[in-house]
Amino acid sequence: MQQEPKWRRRAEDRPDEVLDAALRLFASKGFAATKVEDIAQEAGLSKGAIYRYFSSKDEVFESLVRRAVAPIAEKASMIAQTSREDPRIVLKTLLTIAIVKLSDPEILAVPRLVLQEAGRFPELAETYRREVLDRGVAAIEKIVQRGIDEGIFRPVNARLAVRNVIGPLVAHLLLSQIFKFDAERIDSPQDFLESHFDLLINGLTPHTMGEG
Amino acid sequence: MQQEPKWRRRAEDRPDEVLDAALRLFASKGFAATKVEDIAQEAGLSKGAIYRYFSSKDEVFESLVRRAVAPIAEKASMIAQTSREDPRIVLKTLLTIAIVKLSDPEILAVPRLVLQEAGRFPELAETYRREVLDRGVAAIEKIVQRGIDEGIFRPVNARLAVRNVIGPLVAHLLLSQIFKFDAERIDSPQDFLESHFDLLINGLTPHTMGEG
DNA sequence: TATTAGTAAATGACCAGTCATTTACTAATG
DNA sequence: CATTAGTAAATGACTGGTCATTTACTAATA
Repeated sequence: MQQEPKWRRRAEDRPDEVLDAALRLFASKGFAATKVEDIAQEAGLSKGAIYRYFSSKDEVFESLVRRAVAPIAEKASMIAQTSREDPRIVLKTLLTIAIVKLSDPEILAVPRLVLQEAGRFPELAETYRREVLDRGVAAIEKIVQRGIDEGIFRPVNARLAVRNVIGPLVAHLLLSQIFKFDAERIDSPQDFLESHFDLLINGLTPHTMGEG
Repeated sequence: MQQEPKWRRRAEDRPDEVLDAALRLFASKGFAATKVEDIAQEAGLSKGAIYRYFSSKDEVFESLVRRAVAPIAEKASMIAQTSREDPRIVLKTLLTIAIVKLSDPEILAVPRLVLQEAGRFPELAETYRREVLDRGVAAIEKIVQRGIDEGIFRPVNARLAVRNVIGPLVAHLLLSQIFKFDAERIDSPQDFLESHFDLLINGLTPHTMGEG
Protein backbone atom coordinates (compact mmCIF):
# COMPACT_ATOMS: atom_id res chain seq x y z
CA MET A 1 0.00 0.00 0.00
CA GLN A 2 1.13 3.51 -0.84
CA GLN A 3 2.11 5.63 2.15
CA GLU A 4 0.82 9.14 2.59
CA PRO A 5 3.82 11.39 2.10
CA LYS A 6 5.26 12.71 5.32
CA TRP A 7 4.98 16.25 4.06
CA ARG A 8 3.94 18.06 0.91
CA ARG A 9 5.54 20.73 -1.18
CA ARG A 10 3.28 23.74 -0.94
CA ALA A 11 5.58 26.58 -1.77
CA GLU A 12 2.68 28.77 -2.82
CA ASP A 13 0.92 28.76 0.51
CA ARG A 14 3.80 28.60 2.93
CA PRO A 15 4.72 32.29 3.23
CA ASP A 16 1.23 33.36 4.19
CA GLU A 17 0.87 30.46 6.57
CA VAL A 18 4.11 31.38 8.25
CA LEU A 19 2.98 34.98 8.60
CA ASP A 20 -0.36 33.89 10.04
CA ALA A 21 1.37 31.69 12.57
CA ALA A 22 3.85 34.41 13.47
CA LEU A 23 1.06 36.92 13.96
CA ARG A 24 -0.75 34.68 16.38
CA LEU A 25 2.39 34.08 18.41
CA PHE A 26 3.74 37.62 18.31
CA ALA A 27 0.32 38.86 19.36
CA SER A 28 0.20 36.69 22.45
CA LYS A 29 3.85 36.57 23.51
CA GLY A 30 5.52 39.45 21.75
CA PHE A 31 8.30 39.41 19.19
CA ALA A 32 11.28 38.71 21.40
CA ALA A 33 9.67 35.89 23.35
CA THR A 34 8.59 34.04 20.23
CA LYS A 35 11.12 31.52 18.92
CA VAL A 36 11.51 30.83 15.25
CA GLU A 37 10.89 27.21 16.15
CA ASP A 38 7.55 28.18 17.71
CA ILE A 39 6.55 29.84 14.47
CA ALA A 40 7.62 26.80 12.49
CA GLN A 41 5.64 24.47 14.69
CA GLU A 42 2.56 26.68 14.63
CA ALA A 43 2.80 26.80 10.84
CA GLY A 44 3.33 23.05 10.61
CA LEU A 45 6.82 23.33 9.24
CA SER A 46 10.37 22.78 10.35
CA LYS A 47 12.50 25.62 11.57
CA GLY A 48 14.87 25.44 8.63
CA ALA A 49 12.06 25.79 6.13
CA ILE A 50 11.19 29.24 7.46
CA TYR A 51 14.54 30.40 6.14
CA ARG A 52 13.65 29.31 2.63
CA TYR A 53 10.98 32.00 2.59
CA PHE A 54 12.32 34.64 4.95
CA SER A 55 15.89 35.63 5.44
CA SER A 56 15.54 36.32 9.14
CA LYS A 57 13.13 36.52 12.02
CA ASP A 58 13.10 40.29 11.62
CA GLU A 59 12.00 39.89 8.02
CA VAL A 60 9.11 37.73 9.11
CA PHE A 61 7.92 40.54 11.33
CA GLU A 62 8.37 43.19 8.70
CA SER A 63 6.55 41.17 6.05
CA LEU A 64 3.77 40.60 8.50
CA VAL A 65 3.23 44.27 9.08
CA ARG A 66 3.52 45.22 5.43
CA ARG A 67 0.96 42.61 4.48
CA ALA A 68 -1.48 44.05 7.01
CA VAL A 69 -0.76 47.66 6.12
CA ALA A 70 -1.38 47.48 2.40
CA PRO A 71 -5.19 47.08 2.41
CA ILE A 72 -5.66 49.62 5.19
CA ALA A 73 -3.65 52.21 3.32
CA GLU A 74 -5.83 51.75 0.26
CA LYS A 75 -9.05 52.01 2.21
CA ALA A 76 -7.94 55.15 4.01
CA SER A 77 -7.11 56.80 0.71
CA MET A 78 -10.56 56.01 -0.63
CA ILE A 79 -12.23 57.51 2.40
CA ALA A 80 -10.39 60.75 1.74
CA GLN A 81 -12.43 61.46 -1.40
CA THR A 82 -15.52 60.49 0.46
CA SER A 83 -19.16 60.86 -0.39
CA ARG A 84 -21.12 64.07 -0.10
CA GLU A 85 -23.13 62.65 2.76
CA ASP A 86 -23.70 64.37 6.09
CA PRO A 87 -20.26 64.35 7.73
CA ARG A 88 -21.87 63.23 10.98
CA ILE A 89 -23.05 60.07 9.27
CA VAL A 90 -19.68 59.54 7.66
CA LEU A 91 -17.91 59.88 10.99
CA LYS A 92 -20.26 57.47 12.68
CA THR A 93 -19.86 54.95 9.90
CA LEU A 94 -16.09 55.20 10.13
CA LEU A 95 -16.07 54.83 13.89
CA THR A 96 -18.38 51.85 13.67
CA ILE A 97 -16.18 50.09 11.15
CA ALA A 98 -13.08 50.91 13.16
CA ILE A 99 -14.39 49.57 16.43
CA VAL A 100 -15.76 46.41 14.85
CA LYS A 101 -12.47 45.69 13.14
CA LEU A 102 -10.28 46.57 16.08
CA SER A 103 -12.33 44.56 18.54
CA ASP A 104 -10.87 41.51 16.84
CA PRO A 105 -7.65 40.87 18.77
CA GLU A 106 -6.03 39.40 15.66
CA ILE A 107 -6.50 42.71 13.85
CA LEU A 108 -5.62 44.91 16.78
CA ALA A 109 -2.44 42.88 17.14
CA VAL A 110 -0.64 44.54 14.26
CA PRO A 111 -0.79 48.15 15.43
CA ARG A 112 -0.06 46.89 18.93
CA LEU A 113 3.06 45.12 17.71
CA VAL A 114 4.22 48.08 15.68
CA LEU A 115 3.83 50.24 18.73
CA GLN A 116 5.59 47.69 20.91
CA GLU A 117 8.54 47.23 18.62
CA ALA A 118 8.80 50.77 17.29
CA GLY A 119 12.09 51.12 19.11
CA ARG A 120 13.67 48.09 17.48
CA PHE A 121 12.13 48.66 14.04
CA PRO A 122 12.13 52.40 13.48
CA GLU A 123 11.78 52.10 9.71
CA LEU A 124 8.78 49.89 10.09
CA ALA A 125 7.16 52.32 12.51
CA GLU A 126 7.85 55.08 10.02
CA THR A 127 6.21 53.07 7.25
CA TYR A 128 3.22 52.41 9.44
CA ARG A 129 2.92 56.05 10.33
CA ARG A 130 3.11 57.11 6.71
CA GLU A 131 0.85 54.46 5.21
CA VAL A 132 -1.77 54.18 7.93
CA LEU A 133 -1.71 57.03 10.41
CA ASP A 134 -1.00 59.89 8.03
CA ARG A 135 -3.72 58.76 5.67
CA GLY A 136 -6.25 57.92 8.32
CA VAL A 137 -5.76 61.17 10.14
CA ALA A 138 -5.91 63.13 6.89
CA ALA A 139 -9.17 61.45 5.94
CA ILE A 140 -10.83 62.28 9.24
CA GLU A 141 -9.50 65.81 9.16
CA LYS A 142 -11.03 66.30 5.74
CA ILE A 143 -14.43 65.12 6.92
CA VAL A 144 -14.37 67.40 9.93
CA GLN A 145 -13.27 70.31 7.79
CA ARG A 146 -16.13 69.73 5.37
CA GLY A 147 -18.54 69.72 8.28
CA ILE A 148 -17.16 73.07 9.35
CA ASP A 149 -17.37 74.49 5.84
CA GLU A 150 -20.96 73.38 5.54
CA GLY A 151 -21.86 74.99 8.85
CA ILE A 152 -22.73 71.66 10.47
CA PHE A 153 -19.79 71.83 12.84
CA ARG A 154 -18.36 74.72 14.81
CA PRO A 155 -15.21 76.33 13.42
CA VAL A 156 -12.75 74.28 15.46
CA ASN A 157 -9.20 73.36 14.50
CA ALA A 158 -9.90 70.30 12.36
CA ARG A 159 -6.42 68.86 12.65
CA LEU A 160 -6.51 68.91 16.42
CA ALA A 161 -10.10 67.73 16.54
CA VAL A 162 -8.97 64.50 14.92
CA ARG A 163 -7.54 63.52 18.30
CA ASN A 164 -11.00 63.86 19.80
CA VAL A 165 -12.40 61.54 17.16
CA ILE A 166 -9.89 58.74 17.46
CA GLY A 167 -8.71 59.26 21.03
CA PRO A 168 -11.68 57.81 22.90
CA LEU A 169 -11.55 54.80 20.61
CA VAL A 170 -7.90 54.26 21.42
CA ALA A 171 -8.60 54.68 25.12
CA HIS A 172 -11.44 52.21 24.95
CA LEU A 173 -9.29 49.59 23.24
CA LEU A 174 -6.42 50.22 25.59
CA LEU A 175 -8.59 49.82 28.64
CA SER A 176 -10.72 46.92 27.51
CA GLN A 177 -8.38 44.87 25.35
CA ILE A 178 -4.97 45.47 26.76
CA PHE A 179 -5.44 46.28 30.41
CA LYS A 180 -8.52 44.11 30.75
CA PHE A 181 -10.03 47.07 32.51
CA ASP A 182 -13.62 46.48 33.55
CA ALA A 183 -13.57 42.99 32.14
CA GLU A 184 -16.48 42.06 34.38
CA ARG A 185 -18.77 45.02 33.78
CA ILE A 186 -19.83 44.72 30.20
CA ASP A 187 -19.09 47.93 28.38
CA SER A 188 -20.15 46.74 24.98
CA PRO A 189 -18.57 48.37 21.96
CA GLN A 190 -22.04 49.58 21.02
CA ASP A 191 -22.58 51.38 24.32
CA PHE A 192 -19.18 52.95 24.07
CA LEU A 193 -19.75 54.00 20.50
CA GLU A 194 -23.10 55.62 21.28
CA SER A 195 -21.62 57.52 24.19
CA HIS A 196 -18.56 58.64 22.28
CA PHE A 197 -20.49 59.72 19.22
CA ASP A 198 -23.02 61.62 21.31
CA LEU A 199 -20.33 63.56 23.14
CA LEU A 200 -18.29 64.12 20.02
CA ILE A 201 -21.13 65.45 17.90
CA ASN A 202 -22.50 67.56 20.70
CA GLY A 203 -19.01 68.98 21.11
CA LEU A 204 -18.73 69.78 17.42
CA THR A 205 -22.22 71.19 17.01
CA PRO A 206 -22.69 74.95 17.06
CA HIS A 207 -25.28 75.88 19.69
CA THR A 208 -26.47 79.25 18.66
CA MET A 209 -27.17 80.53 22.16
CA GLY A 210 -24.05 82.03 23.72
CA GLU A 211 -22.72 80.37 26.83
CA GLY A 212 -24.30 81.63 30.02
CA MET B 1 50.83 60.06 45.37
CA GLN B 2 47.55 58.62 46.53
CA GLN B 3 45.40 57.08 43.81
CA GLU B 4 41.69 57.82 43.54
CA PRO B 5 39.93 54.62 44.52
CA LYS B 6 38.67 52.59 41.59
CA TRP B 7 35.22 52.55 43.08
CA ARG B 8 33.43 53.60 46.23
CA ARG B 9 31.05 51.88 48.56
CA ARG B 10 27.75 53.65 48.11
CA ALA B 11 25.24 51.00 48.98
CA GLU B 12 22.62 53.61 49.85
CA ASP B 13 22.46 55.19 46.43
CA ARG B 14 23.04 52.22 44.19
CA PRO B 15 19.54 50.78 43.89
CA ASP B 16 17.99 54.04 42.76
CA GLU B 17 20.85 54.69 40.40
CA VAL B 18 20.43 51.28 38.86
CA LEU B 19 16.72 51.87 38.40
CA ASP B 20 17.35 55.27 36.83
CA ALA B 21 19.83 53.74 34.41
CA ALA B 22 17.51 50.87 33.59
CA LEU B 23 14.63 53.23 32.94
CA ARG B 24 16.66 55.23 30.46
CA LEU B 25 17.74 52.12 28.59
CA PHE B 26 14.43 50.27 28.70
CA ALA B 27 12.74 53.42 27.46
CA SER B 28 14.94 53.72 24.42
CA LYS B 29 15.63 50.09 23.51
CA GLY B 30 12.97 48.09 25.30
CA PHE B 31 13.37 45.50 28.00
CA ALA B 32 14.49 42.52 25.95
CA ALA B 33 17.11 44.42 23.99
CA THR B 34 18.72 45.89 27.09
CA LYS B 35 21.52 43.79 28.57
CA VAL B 36 22.16 43.71 32.28
CA GLU B 37 25.67 44.75 31.45
CA ASP B 38 24.32 47.83 29.67
CA ILE B 39 22.44 48.79 32.78
CA ALA B 40 25.54 48.27 34.87
CA GLN B 41 27.63 50.44 32.60
CA GLU B 42 24.99 53.18 32.48
CA ALA B 43 24.82 53.12 36.27
CA GLY B 44 28.61 53.16 36.59
CA LEU B 45 28.76 49.72 38.12
CA SER B 46 29.78 46.21 37.21
CA LYS B 47 27.29 43.61 36.15
CA GLY B 48 27.85 41.49 39.22
CA ALA B 49 27.03 44.37 41.52
CA ILE B 50 23.55 44.65 40.05
CA TYR B 51 22.85 41.24 41.51
CA ARG B 52 23.74 42.43 44.98
CA TYR B 53 20.70 44.69 44.83
CA PHE B 54 18.32 42.87 42.50
CA SER B 55 17.87 39.16 42.15
CA SER B 56 17.21 39.24 38.42
CA LYS B 57 16.72 41.46 35.42
CA ASP B 58 12.99 40.97 35.78
CA GLU B 59 13.14 42.27 39.32
CA VAL B 60 14.90 45.39 38.15
CA PHE B 61 12.00 46.08 35.84
CA GLU B 62 9.38 45.36 38.44
CA SER B 63 11.06 47.56 41.03
CA LEU B 64 11.29 50.29 38.47
CA VAL B 65 7.58 50.25 37.82
CA ARG B 66 6.60 49.98 41.46
CA ARG B 67 8.78 52.93 42.34
CA ALA B 68 7.06 55.01 39.69
CA VAL B 69 3.57 53.82 40.53
CA ALA B 70 3.57 54.60 44.23
CA PRO B 71 3.39 58.42 44.07
CA ILE B 72 0.89 58.39 41.22
CA ALA B 73 -1.45 56.09 43.12
CA GLU B 74 -1.38 58.44 46.10
CA LYS B 75 -2.08 61.49 44.01
CA ALA B 76 -4.96 59.85 42.19
CA SER B 77 -6.54 58.90 45.50
CA MET B 78 -6.35 62.48 46.70
CA ILE B 79 -8.00 63.77 43.57
CA ALA B 80 -10.94 61.49 44.25
CA GLN B 81 -12.02 63.52 47.27
CA THR B 82 -11.50 66.66 45.31
CA SER B 83 -12.50 70.21 46.04
CA ARG B 84 -15.98 71.60 45.52
CA GLU B 85 -14.80 73.75 42.67
CA ASP B 86 -16.47 73.93 39.30
CA PRO B 87 -15.88 70.50 37.78
CA ARG B 88 -14.90 72.14 34.52
CA ILE B 89 -12.01 73.85 36.27
CA VAL B 90 -11.03 70.64 38.03
CA LEU B 91 -11.00 68.76 34.73
CA LYS B 92 -8.90 71.39 33.04
CA THR B 93 -6.45 71.43 35.91
CA LEU B 94 -6.14 67.68 35.81
CA LEU B 95 -5.63 67.59 32.07
CA THR B 96 -3.03 70.33 32.28
CA ILE B 97 -1.07 68.50 34.93
CA ALA B 98 -1.33 65.24 33.00
CA ILE B 99 -0.09 66.63 29.73
CA VAL B 100 2.76 68.51 31.32
CA LYS B 101 3.93 65.43 33.18
CA LEU B 102 3.48 63.03 30.31
CA SER B 103 5.23 65.27 27.83
CA ASP B 104 8.43 64.34 29.62
CA PRO B 105 9.60 61.19 27.82
CA GLU B 106 11.20 59.93 31.02
CA ILE B 107 7.81 59.93 32.73
CA LEU B 108 5.84 58.64 29.78
CA ALA B 109 8.32 55.78 29.56
CA VAL B 110 6.87 53.86 32.50
CA PRO B 111 3.31 53.42 31.23
CA ARG B 112 4.76 52.76 27.79
CA LEU B 113 6.92 49.98 29.17
CA VAL B 114 4.11 48.47 31.20
CA LEU B 115 2.01 48.43 28.08
CA GLN B 116 4.84 46.98 26.03
CA GLU B 117 5.65 44.23 28.45
CA ALA B 118 2.16 43.51 29.73
CA GLY B 119 2.34 40.12 28.05
CA ARG B 120 5.52 39.05 29.79
CA PHE B 121 4.64 40.63 33.15
CA PRO B 122 0.92 40.11 33.63
CA GLU B 123 1.07 40.64 37.39
CA LEU B 124 2.84 43.92 36.92
CA ALA B 125 0.27 45.06 34.39
CA GLU B 126 -2.43 44.08 36.83
CA THR B 127 -0.77 46.09 39.57
CA TYR B 128 -0.49 49.07 37.30
CA ARG B 129 -4.11 48.80 36.29
CA ARG B 130 -5.22 48.57 39.90
CA GLU B 131 -3.00 51.26 41.35
CA VAL B 132 -3.03 53.79 38.56
CA LEU B 133 -5.76 53.21 36.01
CA ASP B 134 -8.56 52.17 38.33
CA ARG B 135 -7.93 55.09 40.62
CA GLY B 136 -7.39 57.63 37.89
CA VAL B 137 -10.49 56.58 36.01
CA ALA B 138 -12.55 56.54 39.20
CA ALA B 139 -11.40 60.05 40.07
CA ILE B 140 -12.37 61.45 36.69
CA GLU B 141 -15.68 59.61 36.73
CA LYS B 142 -16.50 61.17 40.07
CA ILE B 143 -15.81 64.65 38.79
CA VAL B 144 -17.95 64.15 35.73
CA GLN B 145 -20.73 62.70 37.83
CA ARG B 146 -20.65 65.69 40.14
CA GLY B 147 -20.92 67.97 37.13
CA ILE B 148 -24.00 66.08 36.03
CA ASP B 149 -25.53 66.18 39.50
CA GLU B 150 -24.99 69.91 39.70
CA GLY B 151 -26.60 70.44 36.31
CA ILE B 152 -23.40 71.75 34.77
CA PHE B 153 -23.02 68.75 32.48
CA ARG B 154 -25.61 66.86 30.48
CA PRO B 155 -26.77 63.54 31.94
CA VAL B 156 -24.33 61.35 30.06
CA ASN B 157 -22.90 58.01 31.18
CA ALA B 158 -20.07 59.22 33.38
CA ARG B 159 -18.12 55.98 33.24
CA LEU B 160 -18.05 55.95 29.47
CA ALA B 161 -17.42 59.68 29.26
CA VAL B 162 -14.11 59.10 31.01
CA ARG B 163 -12.81 57.73 27.72
CA ASN B 164 -13.60 61.06 26.08
CA VAL B 165 -11.62 62.86 28.75
CA ILE B 166 -8.46 60.79 28.62
CA GLY B 167 -8.68 59.43 25.07
CA PRO B 168 -7.63 62.52 23.15
CA LEU B 169 -4.72 62.91 25.53
CA VAL B 170 -3.62 59.37 24.85
CA ALA B 171 -4.02 59.89 21.12
CA HIS B 172 -1.99 63.08 21.27
CA LEU B 173 0.86 61.40 23.12
CA LEU B 174 0.73 58.39 20.86
CA LEU B 175 0.94 60.51 17.75
CA SER B 176 3.42 63.10 18.90
CA GLN B 177 5.73 61.17 21.18
CA ILE B 178 5.71 57.67 19.87
CA PHE B 179 4.97 57.89 16.18
CA LYS B 180 6.67 61.27 15.82
CA PHE B 181 3.59 62.29 13.94
CA ASP B 182 3.71 65.86 12.75
CA ALA B 183 7.09 66.39 14.28
CA GLU B 184 7.68 69.33 11.97
CA ARG B 185 4.37 71.17 12.42
CA ILE B 186 4.37 72.35 15.97
CA ASP B 187 1.23 71.19 17.71
CA SER B 188 2.13 72.53 21.11
CA PRO B 189 0.66 70.80 24.13
CA GLN B 190 -1.12 74.06 24.90
CA ASP B 191 -2.84 74.22 21.53
CA PHE B 192 -3.89 70.64 21.85
CA LEU B 193 -5.15 71.16 25.38
CA GLU B 194 -7.22 74.20 24.42
CA SER B 195 -8.78 72.35 21.52
CA HIS B 196 -9.48 69.24 23.50
CA PHE B 197 -10.96 71.07 26.45
CA ASP B 198 -13.13 73.22 24.21
CA LEU B 199 -14.58 70.22 22.42
CA LEU B 200 -14.94 68.21 25.59
CA ILE B 201 -16.76 70.86 27.57
CA ASN B 202 -18.94 71.81 24.67
CA GLY B 203 -19.81 68.16 24.32
CA LEU B 204 -20.69 67.88 27.99
CA THR B 205 -22.62 71.11 28.23
CA PRO B 206 -26.41 71.03 28.05
CA HIS B 207 -27.60 73.33 25.31
CA THR B 208 -31.16 74.04 26.17
CA MET B 209 -32.43 74.43 22.65
CA GLY B 210 -33.40 71.09 21.14
CA GLU B 211 -31.40 69.81 18.21
CA GLY B 212 -32.54 70.61 14.62
C1' DT C 1 16.35 12.18 -13.11
C1' DA C 2 16.78 17.08 -11.98
C1' DT C 3 15.04 20.31 -9.26
C1' DT C 4 13.40 22.23 -5.27
C1' DA C 5 10.75 21.91 -0.74
C1' DG C 6 11.59 20.22 3.15
C1' DT C 7 13.94 18.09 7.36
C1' DA C 8 17.05 17.47 11.25
C1' DA C 9 21.15 18.24 13.25
C1' DA C 10 25.14 21.25 13.97
C1' DT C 11 27.08 25.79 14.87
C1' DG C 12 28.12 29.71 17.22
C1' DA C 13 26.84 34.19 19.11
C1' DC C 14 24.91 36.02 22.84
C1' DC C 15 23.73 36.88 27.54
C1' DA C 16 21.64 36.15 32.28
C1' DG C 17 23.36 34.79 36.23
C1' DT C 18 27.48 32.84 39.36
C1' DC C 19 31.54 32.97 41.99
C1' DA C 20 36.35 33.37 43.36
C1' DT C 21 38.89 37.24 44.20
C1' DT C 22 40.05 42.09 45.07
C1' DT C 23 39.24 46.54 47.07
C1' DA C 24 37.22 50.01 50.12
C1' DC C 25 35.90 50.86 54.35
C1' DT C 26 35.16 50.11 59.61
C1' DA C 27 35.96 48.95 64.21
C1' DA C 28 38.52 46.61 67.69
C1' DT C 29 42.71 46.59 70.25
C1' DG C 30 47.30 47.87 71.96
C1' DC D 1 46.86 57.16 67.24
C1' DA D 2 48.42 53.18 64.48
C1' DT D 3 47.82 48.77 63.35
C1' DT D 4 45.20 45.11 61.76
C1' DA D 5 41.32 41.91 61.58
C1' DG D 6 36.90 41.78 59.87
C1' DT D 7 33.05 42.71 56.61
C1' DA D 8 30.59 44.46 52.92
C1' DA D 9 30.86 46.25 48.17
C1' DA D 10 32.40 45.59 43.81
C1' DT D 11 34.80 43.31 40.05
C1' DG D 12 35.16 40.55 35.86
C1' DA D 13 36.10 36.02 34.10
C1' DC D 14 33.42 32.15 33.45
C1' DT D 15 29.42 28.88 32.64
C1' DG D 16 25.36 26.92 30.96
C1' DG D 17 21.59 27.37 28.35
C1' DT D 18 19.02 29.37 24.71
C1' DC D 19 18.18 30.54 20.09
C1' DA D 20 18.83 32.46 15.38
C1' DT D 21 20.96 30.91 11.53
C1' DT D 22 23.56 27.45 8.58
C1' DT D 23 24.48 23.16 6.65
C1' DA D 24 24.20 18.45 5.06
C1' DC D 25 21.22 15.65 3.73
C1' DT D 26 16.35 13.47 2.05
C1' DA D 27 11.91 13.21 0.00
C1' DA D 28 8.48 14.98 -3.19
C1' DT D 29 7.28 16.19 -7.73
C1' DA D 30 7.74 17.98 -12.59
